[in-house]
Amino acid sequence: MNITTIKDASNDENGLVSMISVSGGGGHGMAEEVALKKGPWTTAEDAILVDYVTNHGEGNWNAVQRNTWLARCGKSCRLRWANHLRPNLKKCSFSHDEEKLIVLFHSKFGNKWARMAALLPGRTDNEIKNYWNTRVKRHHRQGLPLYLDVHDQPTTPTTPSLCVTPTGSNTNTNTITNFDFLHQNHHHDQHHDMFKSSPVLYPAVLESEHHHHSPISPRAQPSHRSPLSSPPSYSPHYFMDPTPSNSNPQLSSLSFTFQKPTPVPSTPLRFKRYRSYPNFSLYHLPSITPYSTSAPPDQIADLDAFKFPQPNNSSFSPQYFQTPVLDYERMVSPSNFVFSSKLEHPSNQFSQPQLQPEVKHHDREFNDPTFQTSSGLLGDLLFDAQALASGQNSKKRNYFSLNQGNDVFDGYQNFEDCPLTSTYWFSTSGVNPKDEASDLSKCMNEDMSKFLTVMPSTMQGTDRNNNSEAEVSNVQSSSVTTDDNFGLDMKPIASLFPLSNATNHGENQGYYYYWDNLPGLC
DNA sequence: AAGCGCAGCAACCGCCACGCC
DNA sequence: CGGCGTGGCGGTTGCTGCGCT
Repeated sequence: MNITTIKDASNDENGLVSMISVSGGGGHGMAEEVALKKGPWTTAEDAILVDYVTNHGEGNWNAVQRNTWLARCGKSCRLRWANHLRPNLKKCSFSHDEEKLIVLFHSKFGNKWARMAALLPGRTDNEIKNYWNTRVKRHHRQGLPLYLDVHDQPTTPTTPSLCVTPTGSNTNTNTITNFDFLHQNHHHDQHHDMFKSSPVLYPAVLESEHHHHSPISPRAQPSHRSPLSSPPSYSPHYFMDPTPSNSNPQLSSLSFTFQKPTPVPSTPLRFKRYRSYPNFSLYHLPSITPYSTSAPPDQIADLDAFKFPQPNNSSFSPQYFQTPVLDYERMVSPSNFVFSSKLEHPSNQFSQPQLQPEVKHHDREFNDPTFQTSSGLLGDLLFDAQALASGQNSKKRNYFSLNQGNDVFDGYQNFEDCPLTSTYWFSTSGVNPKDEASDLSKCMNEDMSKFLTVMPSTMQGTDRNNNSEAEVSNVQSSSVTTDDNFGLDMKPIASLFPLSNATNHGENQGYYYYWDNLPGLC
């Protein structure tokens, strides 16, 4: 059937009517004129669509037009249903927490609105997209970085860290995470990301090496309609700004508790285009990256686009990399250090979440690397990784000490000193711990494993001294991402989940770390 | 009061993945 | 295996309301 728009004309309502020629598949030249309405939906149309979907279920959207008098194309029906009529849609503005999550997700997924929507119950990809686009415009106009605040000076933490603190409080609430976006300092990353994540360019920001704070003009102040408009606490500008917030516990961390969405059989989450993320759910945070020693060669054959230069004298060794097994086409090869060339366009802008407990930040400054790259996102990754490899880094880096109760977990290098509660595991020994943890790995979900796909290059660091190796060990590492820019720093993550001596299989023999006993997992 | 800019939102469009034949 | 229909996704556009000048 061929549908050809013949004309558009204003109809007697708000929308337009597209007169289309619908040619039958028989090719007999029979053509019936069907006027498909465009523009805003009326309540009557909504009622028809709701009734139809109620009786027939979702899908087969073109049948709606055929079986009702609704003069809307299938796409329009689907969109209307998905964005406005389906059950469990939230109609309210984004909450502060949701906004933060969107920022986080965008830093990880890029413009994958549907995936974000899948993680934000009751939200649609369209509204997330709209929110983000508005944010982009606003930040562009104000000269603010998308992920970082212009206040974010080198004295602020650079350490990406994930705090996943299950805090489920009742049986109907699963948990999740404490994401803290405040502690980011990937300036050049942010620039890359801004260019990658949006067609809009940001010359003003790029030109600003110092990220001067751009006062928001009265006119630029969000209107009352904006969910971002209630300064200061409700402004992304504010919450992304760690400088003042450090004195404000409410802004220095954030705990999210999510209502587990009620399954809607008729509206399954679909990941048609992202089948490698079929089960990603925050409710599963954190889960773990299983170990794999290798991937089928044919699966990694096309990953040669970005090979990592490996310094010979570095403690940085491929053996410290382990590979998530679940998605071979999105991996860091442990054998040849190959990064997938299928990076999605945004973001090495790691707006890293952080742990809920109080986190103190300290600066560490490192030397300048010589490694340069022009590849933007990947360049950042390589840049960071190279810096790690060489023990150098031009950026100011930070580490943190974590106060959790009476315990203080200081830095990243003392895993074995931390009291163990449970687990992340990996190996630097070549011994495949996968089998040992097969049960555990069953609980892992793929996406979170991506979150935890990292460069544990410094985890050899049992050295607490200030020699060069220790220095490397203290570098927070770069977040190396695979395809989906899921890359978190292992050390901060691991630091946040103290480990056991029992899991230390000895220096140079690898460590197996475990997170377990975390409520709400698996 | 009018014009303008902005934010928010809804909807459309093109591309493309997928399943079926 | 290729064509076709369907539906999902991301990019984009247009409309509306509000606040400011």
